[in-house]
Amino acid sequence: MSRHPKHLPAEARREETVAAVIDLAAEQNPSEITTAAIAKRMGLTQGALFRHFPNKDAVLQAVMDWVAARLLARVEKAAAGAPDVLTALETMFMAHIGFISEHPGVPRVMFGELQRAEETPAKRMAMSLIERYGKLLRALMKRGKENGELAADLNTDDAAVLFIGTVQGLVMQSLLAGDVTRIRRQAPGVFAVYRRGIGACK
Amino acid sequence: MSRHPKHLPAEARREETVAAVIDLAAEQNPSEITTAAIAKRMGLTQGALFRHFPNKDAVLQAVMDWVAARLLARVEKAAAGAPDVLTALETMFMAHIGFISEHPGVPRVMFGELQRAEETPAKRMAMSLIERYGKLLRALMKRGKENGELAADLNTDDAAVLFIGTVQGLVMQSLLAGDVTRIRRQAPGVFAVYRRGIGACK
DNA sequence: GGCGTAAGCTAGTAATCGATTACTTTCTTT
DNA sequence: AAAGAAAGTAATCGATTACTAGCTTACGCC
Repeated sequence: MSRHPKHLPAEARREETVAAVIDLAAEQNPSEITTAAIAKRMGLTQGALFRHFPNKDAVLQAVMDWVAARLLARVEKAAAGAPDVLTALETMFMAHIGFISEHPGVPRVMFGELQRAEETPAKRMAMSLIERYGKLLRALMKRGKENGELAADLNTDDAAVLFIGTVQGLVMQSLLAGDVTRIRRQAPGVFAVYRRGIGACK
Repeated sequence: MSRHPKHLPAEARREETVAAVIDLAAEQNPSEITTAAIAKRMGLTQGALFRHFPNKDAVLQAVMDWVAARLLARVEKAAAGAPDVLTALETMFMAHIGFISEHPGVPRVMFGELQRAEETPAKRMAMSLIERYGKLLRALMKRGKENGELAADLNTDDAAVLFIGTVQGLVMQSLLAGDVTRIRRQAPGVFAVYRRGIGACK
């Protein structure tokens, strides 16, 4: 077994491909990522990519699959280990922010996919991810209202939209500044404002 | 003077072009809008477009110019006519939402421009628009803090980021639902949550 | 009414994209 | 060790892109 095998098994290449796409998305418009660019980053020729994927959209599907599994696992785990709803939301938020600052290409791929006109499988996966995310948030907030942690008159639909918007606002800010580390630094402050928005007024 | 002149003056065509791009952006990924598609919507051939613009980026520049002028004028006017800071922020917000629901392609063009890797003039215009927008917000909020309308410990930078994120969250929600009218309906509720987040606790 | 120019059309260009083909190399398996 | 499958390369395909050249039409002006 050589230490640098020139032929890797399919599964390893698929993960490598996902990493390459997310990597590239951090630097350029996701919809302008070419199969040639992906292959180049992997040290392959463009044609070799199609040994592992039937077409380009299948690549994006694999990316969305990876993102959905990782992000949801991380966020759900963060929420599960919290003693109350408010800290659950906060650790969820920070887990999300942590994920994004580790993989700055992720929110861009997601948004790029949602902007698509055609209903590709990859787009549907992006939609279902956010839908599940929202469902998790609304369930959590419903509990918070019931035990008095959150404002009794809070609309959980609106609060969930704003939660996701809070993340989006930070992402947009980092796009403006061209500085990814800024997200992490500014996240606690921005969440504090959000937190007061949903919390019970004492 | 015929009622349907086949040759229009340059200035009229430029405005028509901007409208066509924003129109198309409401239906498809802005970065995938081709010069052929723009021309087709205007009832022209693709080549004719280049009688009015030296290249494609100049078209996008014209779009950004139009957006910046219209949006800022509307938002600033809304803020100016308000009796206090909190209602100024609210009318600003609703003016912004109104603008977006009239022109759903606008936030998509904006975000698409920000995602660009190359520092095109159009991207710089998008960046300066948001920067001016943020400056307006921070100045307004500083006043609000001073006269006790807003929480004394509020960080205006964070609050401004969240304001823009609030809009973004609504836009993303409309992308998910594929329903533009939803933005307008959900906007007041989402802003109410934001408002409590920045307001003084009574 | 004719003349110049602005604005349009047709028909191209080179470049780039995703995808395919024909062939070669490498790994696994018996 | 031979064979076959898996994974790679190089070259090329057709389609699409932004942009241009050459010619024609329509409009404003005197």
